[in-house]
Amino acid sequence: MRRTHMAGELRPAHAGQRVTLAGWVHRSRDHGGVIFVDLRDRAGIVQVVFHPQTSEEAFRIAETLRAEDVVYVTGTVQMRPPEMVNPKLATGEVEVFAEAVEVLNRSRTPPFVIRDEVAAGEELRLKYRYLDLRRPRMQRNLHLRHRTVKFIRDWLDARGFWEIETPILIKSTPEGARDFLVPSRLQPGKFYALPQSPQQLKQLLMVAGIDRYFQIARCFRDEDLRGDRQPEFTQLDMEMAFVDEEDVIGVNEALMVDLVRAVVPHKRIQQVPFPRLSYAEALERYGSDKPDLRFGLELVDLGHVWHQTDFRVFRAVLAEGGQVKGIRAPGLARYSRKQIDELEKLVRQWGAHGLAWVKVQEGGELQGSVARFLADGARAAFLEATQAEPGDLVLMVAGEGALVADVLGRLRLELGDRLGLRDPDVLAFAWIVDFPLFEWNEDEGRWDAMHHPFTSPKDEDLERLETDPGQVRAKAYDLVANGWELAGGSIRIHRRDVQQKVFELLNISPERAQERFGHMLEAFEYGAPPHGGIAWGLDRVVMVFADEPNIREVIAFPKTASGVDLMTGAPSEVDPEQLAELYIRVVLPEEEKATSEP
RNA sequence: GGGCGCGUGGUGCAGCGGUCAGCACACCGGCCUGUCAAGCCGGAGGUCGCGGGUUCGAACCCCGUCGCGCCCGCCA
Repeated sequence: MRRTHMAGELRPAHAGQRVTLAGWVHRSRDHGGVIFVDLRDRAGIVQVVFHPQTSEEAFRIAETLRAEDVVYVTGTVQMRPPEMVNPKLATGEVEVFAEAVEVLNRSRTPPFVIRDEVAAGEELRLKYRYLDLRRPRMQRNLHLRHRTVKFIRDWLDARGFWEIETPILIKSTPEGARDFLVPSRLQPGKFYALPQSPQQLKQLLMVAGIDRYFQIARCFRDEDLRGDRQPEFTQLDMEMAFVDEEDVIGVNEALMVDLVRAVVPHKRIQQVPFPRLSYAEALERYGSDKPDLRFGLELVDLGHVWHQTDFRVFRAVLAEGGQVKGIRAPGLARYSRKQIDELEKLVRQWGAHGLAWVKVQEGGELQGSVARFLADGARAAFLEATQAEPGDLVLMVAGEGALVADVLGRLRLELGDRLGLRDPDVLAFAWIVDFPLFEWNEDEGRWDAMHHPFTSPKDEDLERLETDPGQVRAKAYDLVANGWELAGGSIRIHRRDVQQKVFELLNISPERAQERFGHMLEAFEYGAPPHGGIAWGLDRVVMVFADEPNIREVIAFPKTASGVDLMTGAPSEVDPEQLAELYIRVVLPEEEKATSEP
């Protein structure tokens, strides 16, 4: 290889050395008598100086260089004069005086300029993803992701975990998310499914005596996309035998702490050991099961306050068993009517009927949409409950409990943003525990598994399976940070009688259980050890580490919100012969047929 | 499936019923020996996403449609 150094690695220590660099022309500045070319490679950017006195030939070639041309440059590293140091570049103290340059490949003018500050639209970036990925920020993200995965592998290896690959073509078990299906040519009319996660397989590995397993596992879910959801994504999947909740939590907390210190040392973990919140407490205090604990602004129950007022709207909600809760926004009494209307528009979008507000004026006087109802005792109770002080704004929402929590939880994040309380350099991890095992499915009139059907109930709640399923708590835990759910897992059921009872409650008949999970149930009859595990949403973890607003920024080739890969054009139609081999016929709805031709 | 926003030279935006559709950057040519978002001079480049409608007249208003983003539903 002719390259001797990476462009971005050159430092004063290299001064005087003759180096050969390889990379892309980032930018060039032609001054007529001297030409500066910023040469970019994976490691960074260095300034190359073309001077006719150094090499007439190289100078002539440099005159023709354009952005993104690929070149070899040979020259001597020299210290820059002090007044010409560029503090914006890591290599800014040196420059390379070019003695020879070879053009390896010319580039067409790229559709957008390759640099971090550029405001190219995401659509264009995704179409030319290979150019987008040349941007230093994107390379930083991919490198961060690499270092994260590498650290995890080494860390788990050192603690006796084996990395085991599980199949991508598996059996469809239509619980939970919609499966991606793959037709079988050898078994006409039958289909594989792509794994939503290696859940069942890792449990079977525990039955197999593997004891400690992990995998950086690609997972697939055919559901609509979001900023934090792609149809294919990556989990750090983990399972351990002979463990309880504390064991899994302990290993993962230690891994996360070490990982943060290794790959994002500039970030401060707010609290170690990670605080733990019950699911109920999280919803109660933060209106979310993945609260952002970097700031307070906790939800306050104001039912008892409004109960003693004449405000019919809130009293009616309370009479129907609903809630009235509020958030104290410190200092926001300065908000104009327009700004509050803006917030009201948001909460309506989230499903609230309206937003009530009260400002505490400097004199202690209350002002606002519902202030006139807060007299005497109610006024005192309001101030006592909210702890509101002059200059504060209290925002309130009334309605059904879950809705109030959800709306105020979102409003809390909005206020956190507006008040600048979400410091990106702080990681506020927390474990959310004591999840309900089931949640009531209104539409189907039955219980659904909140986590998945193999999640173990808490030992002390076993009796309630018969009497009060809604009160049964699960041996389940989520790891959250800064408002994101980063991981979730549970201890699994290993007792046949308990599993049977759970299937009963989930309205899964023995026949259906046999059909769907027969292999699991049978396996559990051959000496299944107690076991449990967890899965990290690796894309989200890296996204948070990288301070990116969505996981597309930490995935090399992501898909758009409609599941399209703009670079390759996937998904696409296929040859009729391919379909015929698979015994598949495409039947489009009538209206789509009419417009399907481009 | 539903709601909201956006779509205008290569890129990012302005224009939101009436001269020839502007600006910045990029691009092309010229000048220039210390720039690093180089500078100066000159130039080229647009059927305003697509289709239909309203109007004397549409980038602009209306309807439909496509694409992208955000949100709801969905995501055990």
